[in-house]
Amino acid sequence: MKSEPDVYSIDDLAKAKGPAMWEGCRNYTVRNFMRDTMKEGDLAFFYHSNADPSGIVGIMKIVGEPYPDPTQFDPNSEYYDAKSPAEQPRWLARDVVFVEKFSRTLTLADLRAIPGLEEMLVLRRGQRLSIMPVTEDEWNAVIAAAKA
DNA sequence: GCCAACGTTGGC
DNA sequence: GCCAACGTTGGC
Repeated sequence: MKSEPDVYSIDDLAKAKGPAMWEGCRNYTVRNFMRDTMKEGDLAFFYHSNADPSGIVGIMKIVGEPYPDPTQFDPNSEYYDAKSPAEQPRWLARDVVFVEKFSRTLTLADLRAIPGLEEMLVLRRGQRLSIMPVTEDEWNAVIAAAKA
């Protein structure tokens, strides 16, 4: 799950001392991942995008079920969507809790050097989704590199 | 700041 | 429903 650290970083999440709302996703593929693929209790990598350097910085956990993203109905929010029907909201949010911050950032270059991550979606050229599934093998390979 | 990639919009 | 134009993402 990607976030720009200038907007919301893993340190912000660590300081939250409880669930934080992952909101603002305005892409249908990402919405569907949040709705259908992510399950309560799943672990997720926290990825800093548009960062120096960009990369995986830690782990968080999904808590609870998906629910309508309140920012879509807030005219003062940058995520406001005037065309989202109140009775059938377009956009979802999920809650996450901090689990762990890695001792170092696994940069894109680091990740590309790890055997077994050749097909990892986040490394694919041109892919821009802010949430992507990770296979179990990929997960284990990243964890092993983070602990090395 | 550039630009590749790709999602979205809207005219037809 | 096609597709060109436009907007956004995000690495570099």
